[in-house]
Amino acid sequence: MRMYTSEITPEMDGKVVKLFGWVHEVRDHGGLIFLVLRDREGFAQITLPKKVVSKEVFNTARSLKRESVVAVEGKVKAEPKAPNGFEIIPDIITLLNEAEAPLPLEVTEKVPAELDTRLDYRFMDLRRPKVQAIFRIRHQVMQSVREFLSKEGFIEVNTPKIVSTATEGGTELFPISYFEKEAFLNQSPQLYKQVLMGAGFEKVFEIGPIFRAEEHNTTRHLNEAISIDIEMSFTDHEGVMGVLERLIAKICEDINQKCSKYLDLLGIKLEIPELPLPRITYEEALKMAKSKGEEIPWGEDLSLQALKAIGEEINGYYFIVDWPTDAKPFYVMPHENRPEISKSFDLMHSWLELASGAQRIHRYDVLVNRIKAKGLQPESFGFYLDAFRYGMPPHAGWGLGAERLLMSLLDLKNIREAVLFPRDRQRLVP
RNA sequence: GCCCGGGUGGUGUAGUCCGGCCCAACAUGUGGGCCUGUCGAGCCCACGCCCCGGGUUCAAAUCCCGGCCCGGGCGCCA
Repeated sequence: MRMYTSEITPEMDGKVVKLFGWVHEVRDHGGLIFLVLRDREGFAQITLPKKVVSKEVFNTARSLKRESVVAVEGKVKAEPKAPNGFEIIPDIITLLNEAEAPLPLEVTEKVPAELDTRLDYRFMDLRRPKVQAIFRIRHQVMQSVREFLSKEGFIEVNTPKIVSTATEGGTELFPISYFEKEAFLNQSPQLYKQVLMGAGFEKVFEIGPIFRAEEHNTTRHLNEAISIDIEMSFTDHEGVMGVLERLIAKICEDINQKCSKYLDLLGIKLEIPELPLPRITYEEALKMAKSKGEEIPWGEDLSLQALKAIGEEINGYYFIVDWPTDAKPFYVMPHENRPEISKSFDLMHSWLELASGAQRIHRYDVLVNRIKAKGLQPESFGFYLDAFRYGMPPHAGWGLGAERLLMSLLDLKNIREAVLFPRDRQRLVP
């Protein structure tokens, strides 16, 4: 029966096991060969003393090329000199598929490769345990999101990614052809999740792709990203901020608990944030930035420099709340006593924006006026606006960028590292 | 889109400032050889590279122009 390398222990001395995997390295000492087999769980040393193993097996091992796929059947031997305290003395080595040489990059990490080269040969790059660790953790993040939100009473939904109009203006969309009509790839599930509040679901979440046709060229933007979105009825911005901060804490706990092996591999120490997370207002943020020499006029978005200045002051996760109404999309709810600021928030990690959300306007006439005030056409929001005419509850929600969350958790320098096959301004393949 | 810095064996770098000592160096790799305890194995031999297109010059990896691509920063954006 097949076993993973991680399942073998020195106590299994004498037991016959079968391993499948890749030839990570072959160290040929003449009369003794060490073959390092790698599978998705780790490594195992296959040891071939010339006088012990068959001539055939010995010669096979000697001729193996790195990264070839093999099956190894042999006896476990407890051996203090071997990594992890055991080695396998093989009876059979089957070459399942030979790899070509030379390799497009080093899986062994002896020689570094640039991110661009790594992405060109991503399948090979992903074989590196450290790279795989990122995606094991990403998997756990998604698991935790689903588990946590489900427990909180949210149901998972899927909304269309091919849409007829822009969601909220602002960003550029990718046009596509939809039979005889023009259509776009959706930039956000915003309008649909709000409509689902009108449908009476009360609590929904979606994990899905969003597409932005912005020609940005940075280490923190993608043209295709995964957004974790929630929308919740009969609550306000404070209510959904609570959900968000509890989710972040839960993710950190789960990762610490279930992915310690991968965190160690990446050299990451994850601190579980204390709740509630700090909240600063937009106006306080302006002051903090100004005290560090970054002056931003009221009403404008915070520049990266300003955010970096603030990030130096506040460690870890925090909220910036009460953004100028005009700096946010048309659907955000203004404060009753000060309509120039809104019931909106961004979740930050140091200088990086991870999520943004708000209480939404739920009154039809107010919403139509806001759309007009933003210079948009109410007619192009027909299906959306209809939902507000026949009993739309008060509601709030947020969208959280999955890749940015990964960046903040794992201290990744480039957002592309958090995606298997990233899409950016230049990259459409692989 | 803008500004800066880059593009040299499969991979990662040195060399470019100040053209010739560069038929290009180092590491890793690949092929072969030696070697029974490696774990970045070691030692010996060999193989393999100047992004594309123009220009200047007796002479270009090196200088100039254009293009494409990459990195960092900015902008846009989340």
